[in-house]
Amino acid sequence: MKVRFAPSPTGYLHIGSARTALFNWLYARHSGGKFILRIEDTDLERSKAEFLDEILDSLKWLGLDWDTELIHQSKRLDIYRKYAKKLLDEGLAYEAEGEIRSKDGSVTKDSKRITQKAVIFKVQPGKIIKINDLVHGPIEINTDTIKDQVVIKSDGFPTYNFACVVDDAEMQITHVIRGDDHISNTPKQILFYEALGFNLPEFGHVPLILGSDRSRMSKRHGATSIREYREQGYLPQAMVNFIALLGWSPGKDREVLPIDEIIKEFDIKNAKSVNAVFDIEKLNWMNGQYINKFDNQELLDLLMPELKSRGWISDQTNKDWLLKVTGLFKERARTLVDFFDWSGYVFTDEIKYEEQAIKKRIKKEGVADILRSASERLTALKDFTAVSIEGACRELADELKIKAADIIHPVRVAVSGRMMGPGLFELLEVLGRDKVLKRLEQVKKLV
RNA sequence: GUCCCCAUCGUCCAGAGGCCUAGGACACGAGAUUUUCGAUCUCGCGACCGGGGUUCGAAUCCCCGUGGGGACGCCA
Repeated sequence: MKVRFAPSPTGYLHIGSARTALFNWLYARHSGGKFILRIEDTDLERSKAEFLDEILDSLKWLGLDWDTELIHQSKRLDIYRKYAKKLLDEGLAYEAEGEIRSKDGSVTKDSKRITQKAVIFKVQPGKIIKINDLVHGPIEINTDTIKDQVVIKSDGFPTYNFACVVDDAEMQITHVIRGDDHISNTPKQILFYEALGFNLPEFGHVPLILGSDRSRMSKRHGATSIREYREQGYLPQAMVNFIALLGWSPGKDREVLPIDEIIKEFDIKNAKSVNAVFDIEKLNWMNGQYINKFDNQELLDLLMPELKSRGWISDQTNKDWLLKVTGLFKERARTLVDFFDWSGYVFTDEIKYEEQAIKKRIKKEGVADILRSASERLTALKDFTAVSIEGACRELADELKIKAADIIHPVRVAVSGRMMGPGLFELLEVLGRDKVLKRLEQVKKLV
């Protein structure tokens, strides 16, 4: 059993391609087969080394490891030409004057790229091609609807369909799993398999991932590349779990499950045949689930590089303290970026006071007095721990005959500038007495 | 236009003829927690596209319609 993922390095790894890669990988890991990576770089103009690096990085980040060295189609031109010649010799193909087509459809004949006549495969009309698709079941196509197929372009490079067939056959790929958008390529490829005398692999076409308006997911729907999600603070584990659930299900209403479990349960035959809309809200939830599952140390390890590069911490920063901070924000964060957006005031003294927060919690009758009293109590405290802070606050509330919340809310705004955040007593402990007192003093200017 | 694929809550999935007065999750709404909420807990809202068959019985099988998507490059 051998499958492959065959990206062309003409762009970043799209979320849809990532899912195709994942399904191939899962199927291979599930059945103990091989997962091959083949680079389809036969488009001279658009293929770029930087894109290849990007794709490889994304695959590694997702944890999709491949089993052999990379295969580059651009290094196998002789092989494709050999098979093209065979078609020519057997009278199954003919040659045609060179031409180059641009994207807009216009034809140019005088291009430097034209190095030879194109080789074109003759399609016999009136034949029915039958596919027994792993996910769709039987599909039939009449060759009347298929035009003659270019095999070798005028620049000497093979076309996608031809190179794909030659490689899949030579590499003995047993299962070709790819996106639904390739269904119409499959009968063309089968014609090549037959003409070249190759054995047919199994085909499985997985549905597409759609944007919220049900059209193919593209930039206007938001982030489409794996890299972007990585940058936005999503975890690879969550990403893989979420993508796997787009068009497949482990059954028994299970959703959040470790990769081992997914591998164990995965079967391409259980993939759905219907397109799936990508729902960022659910991804957010899933990512939050994974963030919460990490213990503070694991999460801190992920946060560390960014904390350092922001200059928020140094090598001298106390580890236990960092662990506490991490734990404080973990529960609410849905992405790693949330953590940075929400915790800045813990690491620096720059506080962005939210207008609403000041209006609602600070510029109120009596707040100045409450803050002053709170400040006194906190100054007098022997230990500055969450427990003792809570005790002092509640005691003060009793004495002033107000609710504890009337102290808690303004203090939270005073130290963080925000209405929402971690539990106040733990937060104050983590901030430390000096910072807390300073900020209580500082906020008076805003009253 | 031609060909192909698809059709269960707003979204993702469960459902392989009786287990379905259709189940779970996200989102949404309400309540709780009186230390906030973007956290947590509880409850609620909400779907088998339409029409014909087949069958004792259909979300499940067949046909037609409708709707959505994809492909029709010397791109991959």
